[in-house]
Amino acid sequence: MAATIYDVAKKAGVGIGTVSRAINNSPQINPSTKDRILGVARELNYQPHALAQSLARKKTFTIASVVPFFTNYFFIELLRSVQHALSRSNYDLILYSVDRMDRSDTTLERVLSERRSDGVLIISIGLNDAYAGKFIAANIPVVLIDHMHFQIDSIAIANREGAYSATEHLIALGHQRIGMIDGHLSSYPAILRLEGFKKAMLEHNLVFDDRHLIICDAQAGEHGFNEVAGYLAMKRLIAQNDILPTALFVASDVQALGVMRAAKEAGVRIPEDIALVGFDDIEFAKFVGLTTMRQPIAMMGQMAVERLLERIHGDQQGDFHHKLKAELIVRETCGSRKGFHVQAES
Amino acid sequence: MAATIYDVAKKAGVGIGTVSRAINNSPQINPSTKDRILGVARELNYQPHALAQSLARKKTFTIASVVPFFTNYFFIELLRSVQHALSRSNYDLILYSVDRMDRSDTTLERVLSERRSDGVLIISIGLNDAYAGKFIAANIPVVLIDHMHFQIDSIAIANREGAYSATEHLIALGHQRIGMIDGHLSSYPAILRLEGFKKAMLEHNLVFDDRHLIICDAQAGEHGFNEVAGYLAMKRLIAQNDILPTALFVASDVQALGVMRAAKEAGVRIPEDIALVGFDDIEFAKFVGLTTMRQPIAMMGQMAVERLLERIHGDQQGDFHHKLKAELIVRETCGSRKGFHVQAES
DNA sequence: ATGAAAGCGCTAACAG
DNA sequence: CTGTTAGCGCTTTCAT
Repeated sequence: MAATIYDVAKKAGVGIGTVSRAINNSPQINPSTKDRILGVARELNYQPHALAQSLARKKTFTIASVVPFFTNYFFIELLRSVQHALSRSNYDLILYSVDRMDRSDTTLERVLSERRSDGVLIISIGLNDAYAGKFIAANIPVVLIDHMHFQIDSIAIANREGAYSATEHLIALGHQRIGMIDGHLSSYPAILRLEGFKKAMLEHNLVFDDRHLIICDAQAGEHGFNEVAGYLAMKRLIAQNDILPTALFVASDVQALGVMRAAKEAGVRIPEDIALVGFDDIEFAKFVGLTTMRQPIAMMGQMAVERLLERIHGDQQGDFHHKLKAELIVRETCGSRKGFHVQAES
Repeated sequence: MAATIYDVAKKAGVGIGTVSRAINNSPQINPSTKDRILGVARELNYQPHALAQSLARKKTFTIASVVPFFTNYFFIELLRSVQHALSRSNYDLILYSVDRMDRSDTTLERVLSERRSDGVLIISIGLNDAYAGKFIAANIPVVLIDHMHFQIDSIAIANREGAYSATEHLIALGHQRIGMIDGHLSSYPAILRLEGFKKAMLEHNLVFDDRHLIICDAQAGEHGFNEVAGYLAMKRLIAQNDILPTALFVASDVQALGVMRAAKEAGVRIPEDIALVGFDDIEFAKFVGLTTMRQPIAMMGQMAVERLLERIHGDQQGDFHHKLKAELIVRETCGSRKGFHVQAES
């Protein structure tokens, strides 16, 4: 068995309280006895038992993350940044996965009841009022990433505005017949991105053909934010239209990857036949030259962690709903449509 | 505050021991009092405190995973399958990240000392004898994924054989001037894949130009298994050779993605000018039509979890070093080189 | 079958 | 400054 605090105390000839003070460097201890105790502790290779500490302190030094595992690379990059931000603290990260979007309740219930964590990060998952209330009642800090709830801290992207910018970019390039491929509308970002798209079209006096808007199916508890859904959507778009849009706003990069694959198969050239702008700027977007709206993913993860830790330490009060702006990253999938541009302005 | 076992006991008019028996459905309890207690527990919304249970039982019901966060999508897909396999048990997953391959020790030390977990999964990270010994001494089950140690259970891919098959595929297609792009040789799989490549070349009486073998640099604690490293390697290959190989075995898919990008920039066509076979079969390989060696990643994660749980439950004894075979997945990056094939056989 | 009591390993309040 | 003691919330003998 590993050494306990009693072993150290006995061998150092002191009480366990003093050992506790020594290892937690309390000020109320004689430096010399502290040194001696620390020496003995090292000899015995003593390591405090994290769980026992947690129980006594009523503080676990772990934070829980609830993630939809793993339908979209967006989550992963977020998780990476969370882990990175956390690595500078001494908090551990425990992962609660939800396998189906429509069954996040059981996972949240588990997080709540196990009480293994001092705070929780909920990624891309909606929180209903009931659960928001439970977390508040249990007095456990939560920050939502990529989602919102009026009573809970959150950090998200300005989806509507981002979609607006993406669409506007296409319009500025001279496109008039613009379509969109979106995730399922059970997804909060999907709704907002559609709104932004419509708003941009409207404000520029452009109408769009309903058949040029494809909403991916939600299945198996997902929201259609994956490559295959994008692929299927593009095939549908091509099949059901004799006249295709000249440009497409795709609600996520992974979907855009699928769109590109379907386009290639169908002999539809990008950007010559159809210009494409995605959303997210996942790592692979760069590799395929996808023009997209960049979410500052690393920043989101970091800010979320910082805010959560502040909350845990009781430093912050008041609601915090941070909205980060997406940034247009121009690469190759829109080509350069100067001709169209001029034409549009004439 | 949440209800404790004392609250339930008092309200039900029994001792805490009896409550404990009720919720842990011990056989030594009168069914009717059990029902009554369970009723009260529900009323009070009582949930046992996981940490207190852990401390008393000397069992945490969590497993630790040590992952190199996150230089390669391979890890992520592995983690996903681990999480999936675990979701059917009642174990939680805690994530210990190692940010630099060369500093995994501090992370392992932490895993060891915190004693938060009943078992640990170490992914793509080498374990030296000292740490292997520590885990054994601490009597905590470990399974290594994508690595080996003679004293520790492991599950890995047959890297040498996989590389051999990949190379052989190229040879069968008629290629003779074959190069390789590998990760840094501080990586265990990188070494084995190189061996497999050389073996295949040797056995088919093919010599390869040293300048056609590019070893990616290891930097920032990585092993060069990333897109940028592949990109750089390909640029180097092109720059330092007036006569390029006609085929390339790339040690990982992410690197192959970089290779493809560099090739495109340089006007080198794939597969026309250079055929490509990768390794891993990450999700994106399919999307870009990359011919590659498929690692049964999901299977590896699942088997690792199963084995670890068995170990934890004390069911299994004896060493377990499982090697899974990689499978050739033919897609488009090798074209079809019938002409070459015939020529080679003539 | 059930209650009482002794831990699990540690922290923190309380005396000195 | 330091030792003692009472928890933290639960499991598990040990009696009864």
